Amino acid sequence: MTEHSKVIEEYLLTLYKLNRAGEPAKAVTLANRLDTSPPTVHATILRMQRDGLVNVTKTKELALTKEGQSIAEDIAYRHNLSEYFLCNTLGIPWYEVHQHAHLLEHAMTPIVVEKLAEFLGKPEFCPHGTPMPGTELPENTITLMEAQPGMTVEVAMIGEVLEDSVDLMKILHEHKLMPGKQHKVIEKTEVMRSISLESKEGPSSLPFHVAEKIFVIEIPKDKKRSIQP
Amino acid sequence: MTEHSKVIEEYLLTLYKLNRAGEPAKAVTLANRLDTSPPTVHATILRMQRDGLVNVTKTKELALTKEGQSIAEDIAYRHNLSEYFLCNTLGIPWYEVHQHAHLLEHAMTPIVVEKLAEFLGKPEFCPHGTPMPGTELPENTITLMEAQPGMTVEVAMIGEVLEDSVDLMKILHEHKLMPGKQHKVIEKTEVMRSISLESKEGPSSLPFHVAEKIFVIEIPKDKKRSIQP
DNA sequence: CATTGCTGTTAGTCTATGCTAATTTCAACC
DNA sequence: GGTTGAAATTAGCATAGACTAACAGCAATG
Repeated sequence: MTEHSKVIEEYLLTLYKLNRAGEPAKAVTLANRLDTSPPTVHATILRMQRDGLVNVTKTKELALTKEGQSIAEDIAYRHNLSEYFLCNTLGIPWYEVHQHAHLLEHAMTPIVVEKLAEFLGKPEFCPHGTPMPGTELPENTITLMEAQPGMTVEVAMIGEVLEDSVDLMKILHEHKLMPGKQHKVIEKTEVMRSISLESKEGPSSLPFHVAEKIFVIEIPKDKKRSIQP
Repeated sequence: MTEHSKVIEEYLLTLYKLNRAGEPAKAVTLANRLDTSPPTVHATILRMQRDGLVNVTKTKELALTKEGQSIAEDIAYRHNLSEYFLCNTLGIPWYEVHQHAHLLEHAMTPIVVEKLAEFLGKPEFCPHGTPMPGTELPENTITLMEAQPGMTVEVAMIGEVLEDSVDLMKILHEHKLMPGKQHKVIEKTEVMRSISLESKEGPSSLPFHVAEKIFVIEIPKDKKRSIQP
């Protein structure tokens, strides 16, 4: 498992996240996510193939090799661990940690990772609720899009795609749309293509495309804490 | 103050350290310290000149510009802060932290630096005793080479050049040649080109070229703690 | 003064990353 | 079946970093 450049690590991590989100991993997608031109992505993928990190299927899907997968998991772990540290130890707001972790994740030696994990008490989720590689969300997790009006749900995870926009994250923060908080689904209006919610903090509404990326768990009526997590 | 590559940051930091150590900053020195070929160093220095980071004097000395200096200090601070964190928070041995900090120093955003410094209580020295930029060693600091037989001294700082060799650092550690520890100078033998010391931990001897890089403070007889820091 | 030897420079290459413009592929749609 | 449009590729270039080989500059030394 040789060391790879920051760029390669980014590609690996992005492929890993696409996989986990169940999205098809194509070159275009990488180009969009990484804000890079298609030719550059193409050339980089060739190098990654050469180095045994990915395979390209007949349908042009990108699949991580065993080694690519294992490196990607390592990076994801370093990323999540960094976020946890920045948030819980240094007190940087949870909606801002992503960008800082983005740099740190490529600069941690195995020893630092190990010691930091011990120091933090081996956390299993990052501040956005993303499980560390090896850990899973509860079985009954659904997206906010799938939640029905009337349900009370608890936020489990803010999809990683959303983390890229600090502005959006800040709004989620203001509406207390963060892991652990409970919200009641009021209604889903097709016309507005948005969902309205209500929590202790007041009402909020979310466009469908955002609701799709927020993962929640239904809270049975009797366990509900009168809307105040 | 634009962002610069890891490579440029390394060059800046090395120049800064040479300055502080009072050593002439020439291209060859950089080539040795950075383990890079002279032509590469040459080309890189041209880019740094172009970008207003260094000036080259008629005698081929490299001088940091205002901006270069300020960036270098910033990197040095991040480096020392990282070392302090790795050592005091994560418990990584002081003689090993340098290499890990070497990566982290290039991956910290200003906010992370600020929050980390607060968390650590704004330390003024790294685990090797190197003062943060802006802080100085006590006036009466001398090198171990300058210490006379009979003197009892307290280690103040292990010169940064020595940090590069983990093996050497480990030996210093075994002999308790670390900041805060007291040692008595027994003798300096020209023939062996080494200094013999004695501490609570027992006797040790150091070659001149190492002793030159260890900074100490003389402890007046009456303040001596019967050799046991 | 001429030679030795270190330092600095040039020349010539290479890889990793990037980009734009242009072209090819291919599946989906008319 | 042919057209269209997105996705992939190719061509052509640029910059940062890095290397080896070769050469130039200059000071110290014999």
